[in-house]
Amino acid sequence: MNINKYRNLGIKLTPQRLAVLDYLEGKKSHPSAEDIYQAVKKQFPTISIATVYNILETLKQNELIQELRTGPYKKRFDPNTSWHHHLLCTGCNRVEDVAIKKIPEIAAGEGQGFEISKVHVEFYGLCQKCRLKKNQEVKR
Amino acid sequence: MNINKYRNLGIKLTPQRLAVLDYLEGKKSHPSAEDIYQAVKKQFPTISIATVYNILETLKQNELIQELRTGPYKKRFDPNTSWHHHLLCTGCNRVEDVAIKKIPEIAAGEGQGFEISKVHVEFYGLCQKCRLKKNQEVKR
DNA sequence: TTGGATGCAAAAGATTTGCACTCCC
DNA sequence: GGGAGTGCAAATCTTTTGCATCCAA
Repeated sequence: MNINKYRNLGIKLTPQRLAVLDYLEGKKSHPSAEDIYQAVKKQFPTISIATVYNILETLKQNELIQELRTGPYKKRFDPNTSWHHHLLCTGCNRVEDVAIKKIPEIAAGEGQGFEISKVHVEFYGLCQKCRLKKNQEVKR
Repeated sequence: MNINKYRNLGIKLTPQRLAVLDYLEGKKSHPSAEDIYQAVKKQFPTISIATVYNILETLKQNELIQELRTGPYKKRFDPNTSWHHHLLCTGCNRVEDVAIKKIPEIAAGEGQGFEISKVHVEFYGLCQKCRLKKNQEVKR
């Protein structure tokens, strides 16, 4: 972990925040608040889940992470704030990053006065693992 | 309401189910379970929210409605089960249907073994109403 | 008649809130 | 030193579950 890297983010640096930032750094697994809480608790046994939510909210406000509202029933957080999209497995709820060929556009006359700031594409399907599992069930 | 229309849906028809179907018929507002509950309660004061959830789950299983997991914190239901996408207002959480120019595709070599069954595009932005409101706040 | 549907209440899960205490800038 | 951040507990909100009763087919 490198504190200096986080110096100029515009947020007050606390040990808890550093721990969350450090945990998320480069993570590709789109962890939930609970996942993050469990991980950070190893370093800070007294940290509370409310603090984790506070921190995640702050990081989101400062565009250091993205919040995904996809998949079943909880928020998930993504340290990759660059423009990207997701593959969602309907079998195991895995979320994977994915690149697309071309940014989708709204059809002519359909914008309804919206000022679009972000486009997010979700591909729903079955991951390889779940597909194999399903095939085995069918054969059985 | 036309009971006959619903005759061959493959589900047992109860008055509560008919009321929910009837309420959703043609709705473009993507109501939540609570919205539906409040509306149907006018006709069936004794209906319970659990029953509403049961019914919505059944309708979803039978592909009579779609469930959206988008926007802030609750499920929303859409009687339009055809292929479409959404505009999401980050100001007021309004959800509007929208058509797109071209179905997005995954970039070469990015599929990761997923078998894609559905693509959903979310356009985040501010609706006209919220944009005006924001402008007024800035000027003030 | 009978299995699935309903209604109620309680439980569960995720997130938020209020508030006193702490500590980073 | 002061204001923002933290920890704790309780509250809230949405959804699910268990179970006795009911009713559509």
